[in-house]
Amino acid sequence: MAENMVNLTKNSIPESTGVILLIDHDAVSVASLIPMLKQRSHKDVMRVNGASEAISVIEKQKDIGLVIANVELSDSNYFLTAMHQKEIPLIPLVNIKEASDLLTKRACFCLKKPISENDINNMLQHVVAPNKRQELEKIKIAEKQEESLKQIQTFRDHIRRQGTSQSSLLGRRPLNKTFTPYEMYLKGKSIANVERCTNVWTRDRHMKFLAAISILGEKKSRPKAILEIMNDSNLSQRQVASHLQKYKFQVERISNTLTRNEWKSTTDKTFEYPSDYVYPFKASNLTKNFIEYFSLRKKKASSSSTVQYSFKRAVAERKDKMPKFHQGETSNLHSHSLSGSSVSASNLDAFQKESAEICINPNPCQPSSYVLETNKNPLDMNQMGENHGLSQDMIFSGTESNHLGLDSGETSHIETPLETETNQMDWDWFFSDEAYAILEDMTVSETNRTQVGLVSGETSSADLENVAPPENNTNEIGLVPYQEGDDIPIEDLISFDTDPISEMYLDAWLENYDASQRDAPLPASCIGHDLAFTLTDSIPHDHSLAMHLESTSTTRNMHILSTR
DNA sequence: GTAAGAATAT
DNA sequence: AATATTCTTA
Repeated sequence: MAENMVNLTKNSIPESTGVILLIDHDAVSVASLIPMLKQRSHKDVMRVNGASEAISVIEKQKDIGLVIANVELSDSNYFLTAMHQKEIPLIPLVNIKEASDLLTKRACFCLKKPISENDINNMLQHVVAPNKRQELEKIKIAEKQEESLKQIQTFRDHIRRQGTSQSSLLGRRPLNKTFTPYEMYLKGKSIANVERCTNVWTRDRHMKFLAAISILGEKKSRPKAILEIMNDSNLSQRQVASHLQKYKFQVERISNTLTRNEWKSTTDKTFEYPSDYVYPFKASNLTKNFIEYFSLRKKKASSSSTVQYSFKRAVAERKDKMPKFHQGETSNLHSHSLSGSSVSASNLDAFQKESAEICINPNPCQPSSYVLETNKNPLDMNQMGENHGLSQDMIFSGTESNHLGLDSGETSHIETPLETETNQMDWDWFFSDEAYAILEDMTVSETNRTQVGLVSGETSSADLENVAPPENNTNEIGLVPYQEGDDIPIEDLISFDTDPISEMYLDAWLENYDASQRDAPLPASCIGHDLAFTLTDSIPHDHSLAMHLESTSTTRNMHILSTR
């Protein structure tokens, strides 16, 4: 008998669960089984030919942890009796046709020939880690669903990932859940603590970082220059470099997401961009940075007078590096009313061409100056009914004066020259408390559903709704609240910042799809394409999100780009 | 020698 | 995952 006992594993890890005893007279199946067992279980494997040998081995060897038995039918009764007193897991190894053998009744798991590696895995998980059984079942189910479920899962994961990464990239806090006031309190407390103690890149630091990048542009955004603008003595150049490295990775990831179908990479690393596609990164990035910065500044100023922001001066000293603000002739936002119509371009072709130009470099590192610099085409609001996504852009329109200023009144004004030379701009004023007060006021009124637009004319923001465009040349800074169903900047869509409900409903929708249409795979046309989800109604009261393939110029309510 | 970027370590 | 450190390169 000893000669039949084969210890096949030399480097196996001995465990308290003991060795595996394999009873099988079929040399062929043994040859394939033993290596699999050895590899997967990391246990010694003994092999005997028949039931009688096995029993004597079991009597002598104490540490048998598992018996895999292929015994003759005539022996099975005898063998079972002998095994009866032992508490050793028994796996019958049977041919498919004789699967109803007695042995199988005692067994918790049954191996059927021919045996695959998967069978071994499953068996080991059942026997060695039976608590993982449920998980295993799930996996098996998922495997059967193949592409459709995988697709959904990847997609869902992707959305989840983006929920944080996107918003943090843009310096926002993701609002994907609602919290009770107490939870909010705890959250705020912990965040505050974290930021004070451990976190180097606090929110306001990151905002300054983003602002610096907005100012410098992608190419000039080097750690040293960024730090100079940030003027933060608590930061080292290395730290900025590290953060920049991370930021660039994030940007690249987003870029890859957007690239998939509609962006064509060319050799010179520029991108062609379909003219009817809405450029996702708007000048509002810059605007947002400013506003964020301003509100932070306000908070700091009110809470502790010791913290001084030197950003203002640093920027002022770098007037020449500020982005150039070009402007359209008669652009205004008056017909971009609050009742849903969007800004249109009278010269559609020109605008579309420009859109393509704008999008040459789809990089959030440098959205602002591109948009602003190319935003010089004559626009008017005569054409209604067509969305061009322009509403999210910062629009500067013409005036005779050569300085940037705000009038504090019922509404605010910014007067800009037709071609703003940065060195002529009154940046000091722009960063003054007065300007801040105005901006801050605006942000308070509409929180995160607003964009800042600069409109020409002297209308008040209330007038934006219905008043005819004025004839004079002064410019006005006004708020353009998001309208339900309006085009929304891509960054908002991805992080669902603007509408926390959307994510919930999307999730519910996906769950629903998962459960009820498990057998219905995604349309083949969807797989491998970007998916666009459009709310059937402006507000998803039910779970009926319609799914559209590909983002088109007509479906722009909600673009959710999936990776795969 | 400095600065930046990539890669790696914590 | 975020940040720091080390290694390379210019």
